[in-house]
Amino acid sequence: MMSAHPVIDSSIRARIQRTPLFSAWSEGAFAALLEQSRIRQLDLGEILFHEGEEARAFYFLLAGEVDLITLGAGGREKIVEIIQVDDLFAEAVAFLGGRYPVQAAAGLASTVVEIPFAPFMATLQGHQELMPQMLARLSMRLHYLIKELRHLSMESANQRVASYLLDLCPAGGESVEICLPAKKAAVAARLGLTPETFSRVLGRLRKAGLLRVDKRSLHIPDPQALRRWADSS
Amino acid sequence: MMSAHPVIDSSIRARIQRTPLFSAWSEGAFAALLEQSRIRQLDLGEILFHEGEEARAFYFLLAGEVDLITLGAGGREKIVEIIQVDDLFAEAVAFLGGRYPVQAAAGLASTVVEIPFAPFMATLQGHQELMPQMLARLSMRLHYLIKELRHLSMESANQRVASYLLDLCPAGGESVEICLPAKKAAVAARLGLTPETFSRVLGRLRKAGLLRVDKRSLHIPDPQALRRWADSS
DNA sequence: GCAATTTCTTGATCGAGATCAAGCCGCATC
DNA sequence: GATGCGGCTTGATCTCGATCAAGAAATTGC
Repeated sequence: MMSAHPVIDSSIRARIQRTPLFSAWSEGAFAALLEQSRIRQLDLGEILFHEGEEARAFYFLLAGEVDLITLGAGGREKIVEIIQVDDLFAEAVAFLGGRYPVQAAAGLASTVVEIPFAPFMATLQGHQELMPQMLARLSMRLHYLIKELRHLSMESANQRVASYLLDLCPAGGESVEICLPAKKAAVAARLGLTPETFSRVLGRLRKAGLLRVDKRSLHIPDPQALRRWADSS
Repeated sequence: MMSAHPVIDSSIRARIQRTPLFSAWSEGAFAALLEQSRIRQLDLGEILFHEGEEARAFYFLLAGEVDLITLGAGGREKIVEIIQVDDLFAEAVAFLGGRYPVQAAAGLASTVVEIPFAPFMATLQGHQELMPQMLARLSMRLHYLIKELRHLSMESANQRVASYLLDLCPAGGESVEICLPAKKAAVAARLGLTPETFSRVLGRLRKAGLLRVDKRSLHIPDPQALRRWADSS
């Protein structure tokens, strides 16, 4: 990658502005903010920010994959969320006392847009009509975490895997084809499981005829049946 | 309890206004909001609102204890938070799509002030300078949940109990006397443990000389030592 | 193409915490 | 003081998922 100054071109601009957080921003304010932003390339495994580090910016994922991770005693780590392309992340940190509450590491070679908090917050203060969007964003994260808490504390490995797969399914009817968003070990960590257990659950589902696995793509012949199986696990 | 119309008197007003959420409110707006609020008595075990129910109001706990609970398959339940006297709760629900994400049940006979969302939100929209307080509140909840997630997914029963007890300790030095905020079974549920396991951990701590237990009051001769014990569990 | 590394699967064992089952203590009511 | 009940403790067993240990399959490098 030798483009010395990767540029935020209009197609990237459009992708960022499509996020709910920015959809209500005026052209001028948005352009001024991106003026102060820059593109960063991340190698596989590279750490974008550490837990507890002073937070100066939030990010938009252009390509690749970023994992948000909390660290426990003895190197233990739990993936809180696997960020996908075209997602904003860490924007809620603006109001969280200036420190990142989790670590962000690239799960693949990745590209992000780094958007500094200072001008973002300044614009927000000058345009309080933009705050409801921010509140909505924080609320979504709250919802997500409450759901996670429920899954972690009250569901078995079988149920967690099944719920996760069902969440990946498009809403509609039957015979869905889905694709895991990351390598299986990362998905396992996201679910609070070891790779071994994750593999075994997938095996169980395969033997029960509820799932066909090929590499990272999964075929679910009957999501309803999967739901029932989860409920009775 | 035969006071037919329990009244929100000035001492109660003062208690509510001391919360960060309302400290910046004008006298007039605040008085108008309380005009539309009312006091409710709850029996032990009474459910204030259900998970998924349409959210019309949030609450301030005057007396007693309220537990926020998520329900899992098969009657399993996890206490997300034990609300204490003088706490606001469910206020974040205002931005959460109109449904309560958890259930609230009285852990003791309790008294709450029920504050309806409609006038609250109307005032907020008319006075956007009050929104930063709301953002700060949501951020605190986010922080809390991220911490909970870490505890649940990466710590042993020993560590969870120890962290919890240390959180209850006043900041300072040594030989602390603390009091459990609820009956032990509720604390256990809050920690994602069975009462039996909680009791056993307390027993372990007692035998290790790190804790003296008397009913609900606990004496911790050396918090530092407790911290060390947790880290090496 | 073949070796080397990484990813995934499968099997055997282990352990923390849940569950099941008594028993104990404090406290109320009569 | 007996009786009953709720809250807590203690003990025995069971279960799920982690851990340890190989091996198979896919990817990468030369």
